[in-house]
Amino acid sequence: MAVQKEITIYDIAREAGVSTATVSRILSNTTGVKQDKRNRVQAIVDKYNFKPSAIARGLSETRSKVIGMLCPDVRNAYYANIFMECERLAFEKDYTLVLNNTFTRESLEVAFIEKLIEQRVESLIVCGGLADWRPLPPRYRETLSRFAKRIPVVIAGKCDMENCYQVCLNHAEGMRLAVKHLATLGHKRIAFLHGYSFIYQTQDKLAAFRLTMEEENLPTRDEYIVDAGEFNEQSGLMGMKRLLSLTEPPTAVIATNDLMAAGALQAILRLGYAVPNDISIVGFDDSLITDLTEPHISSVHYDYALYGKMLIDTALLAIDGQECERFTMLPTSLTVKESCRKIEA
Amino acid sequence: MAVQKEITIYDIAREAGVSTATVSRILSNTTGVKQDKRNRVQAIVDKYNFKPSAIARGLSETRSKVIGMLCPDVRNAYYANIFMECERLAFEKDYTLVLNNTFTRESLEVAFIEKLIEQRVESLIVCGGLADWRPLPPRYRETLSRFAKRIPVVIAGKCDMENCYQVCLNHAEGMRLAVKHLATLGHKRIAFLHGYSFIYQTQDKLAAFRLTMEEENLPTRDEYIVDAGEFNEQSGLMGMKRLLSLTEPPTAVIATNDLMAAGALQAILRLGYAVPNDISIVGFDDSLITDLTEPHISSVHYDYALYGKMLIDTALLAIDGQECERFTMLPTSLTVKESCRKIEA
DNA sequence: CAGATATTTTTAACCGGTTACAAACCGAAA
DNA sequence: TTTCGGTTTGTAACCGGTTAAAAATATCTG
Repeated sequence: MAVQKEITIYDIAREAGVSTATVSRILSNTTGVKQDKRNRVQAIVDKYNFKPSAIARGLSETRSKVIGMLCPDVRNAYYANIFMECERLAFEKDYTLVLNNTFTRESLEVAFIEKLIEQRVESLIVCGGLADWRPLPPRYRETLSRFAKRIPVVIAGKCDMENCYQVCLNHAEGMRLAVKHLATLGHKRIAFLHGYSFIYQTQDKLAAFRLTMEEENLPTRDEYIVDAGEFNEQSGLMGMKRLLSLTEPPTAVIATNDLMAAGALQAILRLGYAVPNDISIVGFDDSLITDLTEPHISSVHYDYALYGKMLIDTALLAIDGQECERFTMLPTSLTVKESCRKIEA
Repeated sequence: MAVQKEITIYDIAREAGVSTATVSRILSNTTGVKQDKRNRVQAIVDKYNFKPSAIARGLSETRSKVIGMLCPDVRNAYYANIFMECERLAFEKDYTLVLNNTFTRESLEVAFIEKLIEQRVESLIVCGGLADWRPLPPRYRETLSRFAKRIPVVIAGKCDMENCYQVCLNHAEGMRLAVKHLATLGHKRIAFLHGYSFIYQTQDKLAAFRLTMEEENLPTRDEYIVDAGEFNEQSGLMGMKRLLSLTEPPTAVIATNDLMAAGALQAILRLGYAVPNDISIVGFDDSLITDLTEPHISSVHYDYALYGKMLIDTALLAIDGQECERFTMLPTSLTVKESCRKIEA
């Protein structure tokens, strides 16, 4: 059954004694309609609370006014932030944003893309997932590339696909800020607790870590660079335990995201050490959770509002066929909280 | 410009030398098409990677295959959980779920509903926001009610609108489990740190708190019931400070959600007390954050997978015009972690 | 093999809007 | 009054699918 019979523009036109063209013009606020007709029609529209079908409009204009978005899992605060900003901005521009959770499963990513093609989305924003992998899985690359030839694909990240737009955060800068912050506080034994190394952020952060350590004349010890695997607090906890079991543990740890930082914090506390007194911690993402732990965790901060704006602006410009930046790098900053302490020489 | 000219079913039909009806039948897997034609057409479909327009299909079938969803803010893990489950299930049933963040602003809630009407969504799932308020804001009530007459509206919560479907969690049961758990551990001075009292969950939880305390022969002290306002960790922190400043502070605190529980935990630690040694804590939601704090927080648990399934099942049944439960109450349980301790008499 | 029946295919209307183009209208100038 | 240009309105085609009904074709009977 679904829906009771909806009222259409024909019904409105008949009752107002005008043509559908006139009603259509009034609804879409085109000029060149006499005021009296406009009033008469509007009254009937209001009376029935008529809302024109976006589907019919979409068909006749051959455009959906929909933007698709893929992310691995919106329960992750990072993606929730991006989606929230984009959804808000899209709505302001009269677009609808459709979000799909891919769980980084190739079959799902591909299936969603195919469904979005059917929906005739006007652009696709891809956040994380397989697009972050290096190298890109071939079938995924092929699907995305084929899609990018038809409509603008905006990657929230870095990814070697020449026909996509890219907006990414300056993770290297964030890492640089984190290392310098700790170096300034007198830390020399600094560790980096990272996630999967086949993710581009990991590679960028790691390179920046090594580089900045060198700039600061600090030794980069191999045992201080820990691949903890997944990006969750369990990994952070395990990785930190490994670091604490070293004969000479680090005095400061940079974790690749806040979840791992929180896990590291737990490991430290459980083994009887204190933060920041014994060990300092810096995270990445500056998400809500940095304020839930005791102490609060200093973290590399992103301007999500700006991130969302760049993603949506890029998508809309590209949809419009206008020239726009193919690669944008957004600045990061460091939010200093309570998890780092100056240490004596 | 937008999109390059898309291929249509006419193009396929012409190239295959058949009518569009035949192509349509093949695409929608209807029986009654000869195998040879089926192969021939399928080959051409594959060759061009043709995907039929969901918009055109939607118009001709007068159904959108879209379900709308409203929530205050998907950055809140509770809503992210629900959305994730629903999105997954909707996709399995070949529906698209469109999520809008309303920030509990009346103007936005109404604007989104109107937009969803234009999109001809087949059902609307409302999570929290104004729908949780008691009493319902009149204009909101009116908008929602009008909408509910056209298409099924499913409220994730409790709400006195006779023409809506409702799926809600048994918060009273959760509260009961929390109080009994603490009572069994020997606690007599139990506090309840809650959020806005014009929200139905608050009222349900409060009533259950009083009732269970009475059943356990424990006194409910007015100063142990704290209205902390918003549902965030700041409120939890402030509310807990107030409790700790009493001449006889409670030995256990139940917080209305995990964020507030985490805030309360911070307040306790900052004032030099220990959890669970001095004070026990129970939260609600059993979200990720209960595992990020030290100690992990015991919390009332919801089965989000079941919650999502009930919401989507209800929506789909109602869309189908089938008889289905107008009011479903889902069980809750208590996940015991590390934040509660037995106290000596 | 004719005639009846079952299966496959095509034709054409329909879904509900938009918009190019034609027609009607209106006031001003000739 | 006629003519002209500009404004307002209507007609009808179109967007890209689905599907009822008609037509064509295949299969079965006696």
